[in-house]
Amino acid sequence: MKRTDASAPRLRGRPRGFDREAALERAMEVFWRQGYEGSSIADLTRAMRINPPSLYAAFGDKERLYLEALERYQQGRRDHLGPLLDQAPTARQAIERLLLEAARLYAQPDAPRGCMLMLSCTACAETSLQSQLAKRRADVKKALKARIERGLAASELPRGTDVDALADFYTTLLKGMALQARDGASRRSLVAAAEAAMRAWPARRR
Amino acid sequence: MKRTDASAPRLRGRPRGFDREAALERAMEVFWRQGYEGSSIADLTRAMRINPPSLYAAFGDKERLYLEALERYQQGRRDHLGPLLDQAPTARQAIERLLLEAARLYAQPDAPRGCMLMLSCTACAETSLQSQLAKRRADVKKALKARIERGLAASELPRGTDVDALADFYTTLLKGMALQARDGASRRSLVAAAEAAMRAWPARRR
DNA sequence: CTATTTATTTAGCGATCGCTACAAATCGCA
DNA sequence: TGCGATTTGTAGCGATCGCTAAATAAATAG
Repeated sequence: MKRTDASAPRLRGRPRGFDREAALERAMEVFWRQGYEGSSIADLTRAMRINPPSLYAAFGDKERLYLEALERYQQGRRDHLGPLLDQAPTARQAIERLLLEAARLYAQPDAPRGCMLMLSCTACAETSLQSQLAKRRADVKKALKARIERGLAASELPRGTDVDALADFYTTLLKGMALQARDGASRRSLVAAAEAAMRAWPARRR
Repeated sequence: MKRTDASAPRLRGRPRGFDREAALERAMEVFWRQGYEGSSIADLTRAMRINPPSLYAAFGDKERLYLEALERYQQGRRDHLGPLLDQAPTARQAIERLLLEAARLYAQPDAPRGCMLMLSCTACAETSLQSQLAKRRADVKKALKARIERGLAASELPRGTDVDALADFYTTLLKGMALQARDGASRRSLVAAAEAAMRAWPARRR
């Protein structure tokens, strides 16, 4: 029987001398702050505290490192925001809490401002990366749309509400908030924009 | 008396062999499509149909060429959207027309999608450029805020309306629309987002 | 021990980056 | 016709880009 135990694979050669997860975390922050094209291998290896060959051995190349860093970023966001969407009692409260939490996250003092996903490669020459990112951003809308549809099914919204347009609207606002944060907007001002956006929530038929 | 006539300065040396405005227009489109860092001098000279020395003689360096191209872009937008804001009968209609026109401009078929100003350098290593762009984007908010204040002075809005927050909200939406357009959103979907945002306009006290 | 495997450091590859020296070309003016 | 002024194309500068060959170090397997 072959050893497929994951806890102690006992690799053959010299063991890796750095913490892969910690290095990925540091790479994520560089990409988040400076974008894909703005981050050089030299920037990355300095932050990750490894030499180029170690980077390439562990992560492939710059694009794959970027995608893995982005995936790590998104995973953290999904773990945090997913339950927030699901567990809110109504669709309206779900969206509202999501926007308010985004306002907090985008203006956190100890992290790059704005959203790594939303602000990545918004105008860049790497067309393949650009389309991959557009797709991932589209997934955010899908999540919002699914939650709103649940609300519609529960009769929280007027019959015939254009759920797709509503999801598009709040996704648009999220993207705008990310850019506002990058431009230096305070959490307070992001919260105000989020609250204003909630006034656009469809009124219950009475 | 020195010659300071601008109409016929009659320069001494060999005359320029290309149309400076046309070259700037082409540079603008490259920057608009690919961003600052994503556009190389080789990309630019190819599009402008000139050689590097001509570029540097006529425009200074890459950053100054970029800023001049951006200024040209913004000038066109101001000439088009400024009257639209000023001449609308109410602040509400002014903002609504602005958003709808932005939806049209951001999804034009024969131009790069989205807004050159809003999508420039959203995550880049050039910090000086980044702060200059943030400032220019802040000017958009100022224009919106000024128009809304006019509406408030004309009693179109409830007394005590937070004009700054309202201007921030619609600026945020504009930024989001630019990003949505870059990600492939149709004009129709941008219009829907704009219309949803107008539902957040403060209701007249009754 | 030796052999094998993998990671590490050093050093530098070819390509491209933004930018410019240089000489030929083309203008106004004497 | 020559002279100074300015633009042109060519050709290439030093720096940095993403990435890797080569030698050494540190682990396991026999």
